Amino acid sequence: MELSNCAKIFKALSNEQRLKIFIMLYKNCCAPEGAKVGAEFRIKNNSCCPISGTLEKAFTKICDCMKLSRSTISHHFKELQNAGLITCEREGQMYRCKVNKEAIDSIKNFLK
Amino acid sequence: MELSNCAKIFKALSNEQRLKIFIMLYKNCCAPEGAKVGAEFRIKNNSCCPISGTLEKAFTKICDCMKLSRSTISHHFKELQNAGLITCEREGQMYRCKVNKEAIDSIKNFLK
DNA sequence: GGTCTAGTTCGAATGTGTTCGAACAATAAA
DNA sequence: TTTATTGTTCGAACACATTCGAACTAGACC
Repeated sequence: MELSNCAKIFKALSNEQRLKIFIMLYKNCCAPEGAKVGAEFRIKNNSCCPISGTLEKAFTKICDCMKLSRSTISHHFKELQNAGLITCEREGQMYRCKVNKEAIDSIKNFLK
Repeated sequence: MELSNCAKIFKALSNEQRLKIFIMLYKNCCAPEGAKVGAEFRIKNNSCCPISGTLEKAFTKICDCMKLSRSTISHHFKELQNAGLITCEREGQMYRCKVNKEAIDSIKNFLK
């Protein structure tokens, strides 16, 4: 993996609020079965992953547990997408969000 | 590991120049035997690790292969230290530098 | 059609990072 | 003791990030 790509991923995770968002997506979408999730990351209703590895209504859920304006959260989602860490798609009012495990793996492998 | 500590480490690695510096220290100090090092990271003279895991004259060597002023490089070293990624000590004119493997491991474990 | 909900885009304010050169301190070398 | 080397600290310039509210778009619902 390119050095610049790696720096891009690290930059996306360098902001605490954005890292929190990412962890929430990660823990709710892609964490292995039984992985513990800290209370502060617990999403209201705890409804998770009707489609395997994909979080439905991700944006709304994240908004529910962050004290940031929706425009700011939208911005952070864009940054995470931009770094290739997540993929989002809208279908009507449905906002689906998926964590790219390959991106995580490439960070891990980077400093092998 | 605390979320804020993690963000701190990611922030330290989010700048491409600083990441380059870190990789150079890492590859020359702590990379397992036989690990390949890209040509762009090769330090002049290639003299490495007289003391196991510690790079002597780290600052000078990094300066040799970066197109940045010394004050800027000094700043980047400080940031890496601040994030707990490296430890540096001076003894006379000798600048010794060591990569903290635990910091690396904690990143890897963070997204387990 | 009107209205609500969900998310985006824009502009602005404020904060943080990156980089440099100059001046400095401490050690080594002459 | 002067001079060179090594790295730090300071101030300034500039770039980039974070955050917000307001205005907007698109679909859902009445």
